[in-house]
Amino acid sequence: MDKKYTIKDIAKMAGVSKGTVDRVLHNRGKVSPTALEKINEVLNVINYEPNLIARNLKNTKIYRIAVLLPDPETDPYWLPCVNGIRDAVNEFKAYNINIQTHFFNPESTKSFLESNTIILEDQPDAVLLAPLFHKETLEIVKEYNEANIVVNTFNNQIESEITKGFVGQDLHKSGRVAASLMNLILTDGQIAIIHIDESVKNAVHMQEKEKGFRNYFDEKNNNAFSLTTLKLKQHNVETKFAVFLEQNPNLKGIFITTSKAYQIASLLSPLKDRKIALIGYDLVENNVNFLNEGLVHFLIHQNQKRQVYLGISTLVEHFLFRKDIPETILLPIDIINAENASFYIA
Amino acid sequence: MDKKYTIKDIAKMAGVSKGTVDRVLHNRGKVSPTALEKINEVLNVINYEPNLIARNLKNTKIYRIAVLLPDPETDPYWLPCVNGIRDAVNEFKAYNINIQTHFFNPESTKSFLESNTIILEDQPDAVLLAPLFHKETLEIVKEYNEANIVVNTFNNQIESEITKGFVGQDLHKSGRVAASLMNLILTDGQIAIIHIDESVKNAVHMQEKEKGFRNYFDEKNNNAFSLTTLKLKQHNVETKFAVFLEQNPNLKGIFITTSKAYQIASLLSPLKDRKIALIGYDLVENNVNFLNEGLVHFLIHQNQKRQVYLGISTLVEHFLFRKDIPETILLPIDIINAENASFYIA
DNA sequence: AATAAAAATGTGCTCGAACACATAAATATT
DNA sequence: AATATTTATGTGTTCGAGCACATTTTTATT
Repeated sequence: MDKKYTIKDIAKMAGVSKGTVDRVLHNRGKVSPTALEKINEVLNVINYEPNLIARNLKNTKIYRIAVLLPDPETDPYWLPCVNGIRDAVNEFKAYNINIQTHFFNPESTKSFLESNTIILEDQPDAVLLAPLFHKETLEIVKEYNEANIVVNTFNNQIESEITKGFVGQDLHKSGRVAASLMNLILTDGQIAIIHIDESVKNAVHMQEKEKGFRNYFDEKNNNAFSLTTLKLKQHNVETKFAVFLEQNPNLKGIFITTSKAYQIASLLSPLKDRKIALIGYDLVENNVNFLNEGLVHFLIHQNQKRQVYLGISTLVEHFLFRKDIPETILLPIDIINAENASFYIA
Repeated sequence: MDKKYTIKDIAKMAGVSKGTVDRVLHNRGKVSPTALEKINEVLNVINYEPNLIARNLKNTKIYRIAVLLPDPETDPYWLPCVNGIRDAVNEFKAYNINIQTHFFNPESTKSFLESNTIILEDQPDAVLLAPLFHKETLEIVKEYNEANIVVNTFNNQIESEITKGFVGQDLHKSGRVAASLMNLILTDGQIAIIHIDESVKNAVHMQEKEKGFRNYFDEKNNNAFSLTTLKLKQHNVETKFAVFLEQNPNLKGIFITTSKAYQIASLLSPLKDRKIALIGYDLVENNVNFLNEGLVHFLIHQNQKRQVYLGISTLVEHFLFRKDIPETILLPIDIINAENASFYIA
């Protein structure tokens, strides 16, 4: 029923040589109308699917994929990505796939641009990047397109038709998820939305989460809650947050839009008298520790590891199996507490 | 650095023919100690990894895998598995893999045994099964082993050394996860653990969940809660549960250990005055509807789809790439509420 | 009609592993 | 020493797609 036909089979059935079948399948070279029709007739009857194994055996071309992401040494958020890359390398090492990892400094647009220049010079077949900087990304993606280098992105969604593929999360909805959990823990009181970040680079990221978070409470139309936004930088968290805490004695919950929940948790740790619900992002080690201690109630898992893995594997399948690169792959918004955390840690 | 060596390369380096290298690699045929040493010397220096593409090209053997699971028509819990099988079929259709699906009636051990007999007669290379019935499974696995058919299991863990592989969830921990969520919603009162099932087939399954659930509260040592267990069958849910509700006016939460939370939810739906927290299992349509209505607070996702997919793919990789079948693969315990459910529905 | 040019079609080799088979070298047997 | 037998080693073919090149057929040109 679903017998596998080969080019030779088709040739025999159509009464021509495999060379002619090959020309029809790839519409190269010239074929007489008579032969074309005969072959098409056969192709209409059977369901020919080329043997990808054979194709890739002959194919001596080595596809080179560059992955560009922030240095995990600077921000451990990116650490799981390295494992995702490792997995992809392992999975595809049987094929002619070469994967090269590049790191940039997430606090420097210059570093981002420099890394991209290096990649451009290296002329890979494709690049998967975490486009932290919006304007710069548009520039370099244009260059990649001109150099015929396929671009795929992850983690940060760029609103532009210039990029084709994206793997990541729906940030707005993840904010809503956080809100729904907060709404479950608390019945009333003040909730702070805290952005902790060095630069404006994550601005869009954090804003989307905040919007989603607020949107949930707006819909509920529950005026038992009041929401406040607080923007902090890593170096001033301690001082500024202490002041904020003092000035807001009714504070009951905190939603931290970056992976820095542990910074807040460590400040709340000594204040045993204040019971504040904490919800943050990402299973970085410090966060998980506070999760287990009970100071952080929930973490939302962004699954960076899988983001990178999927980003790479769609590229590989594009080259190897000629599949299209999906426009957007949205990963589930995983809810993590102390009880199920261990299963998500890579 | 990580150049790919072929058998021919090794032969040249060792000064022998590729035939001899082949004999050493597969330790077949006879090889002189001199040749063996020369080849081993080369193999110690380089890192030879056979080209799996080439290997599988020549390999004309078609590996046949049978998948046996309960009929989704009888219990929609199993519906996502069909999609998992579809995904696997698609992914591996390039290779010589043939996957056959078989359904049995989950309420009949006879049906289970009959299906297995059919599969045994069909002589596939491997079988992936949902071993609902413990005793019967041990019997038929023995027969599979004798017939040299590789066995992998999913969903229900069989405590026996007779089976090698299992893909599923840690049920005890999933009970704990449910408890931790319940503990978040409620501060005190009575909690019911309800088992809804036709037969004893799921007994172990449900018990493990209950144990985990109770274990969490035991550890907390919080005597604000009291836990009760209630066993129901699908046809008597309505009558028995109504009685139970009346007799337990202080009931604040219900943990349903099967995918039948919707049955309880539909009975609670008209009782607007009683606010009861509901936590259940599985994203079957009815459950999700009540989740969205707010009657079910959380569902724990057992990800049957991925269970089957992984169960198949480990078998495929076993045949194609000679990888070992992992003894146990435990999938994450996904916490689902109304906000993130859509991302998990296949 | 003969030759040149263009178009159509067929043939043969490659990729790397695997294995059957052929040949060669090393022992054993008379 | 000559032949038989065992053991070791090498050669050649296969899998299916893809593409270069050779060959044949058709059409154009003198």
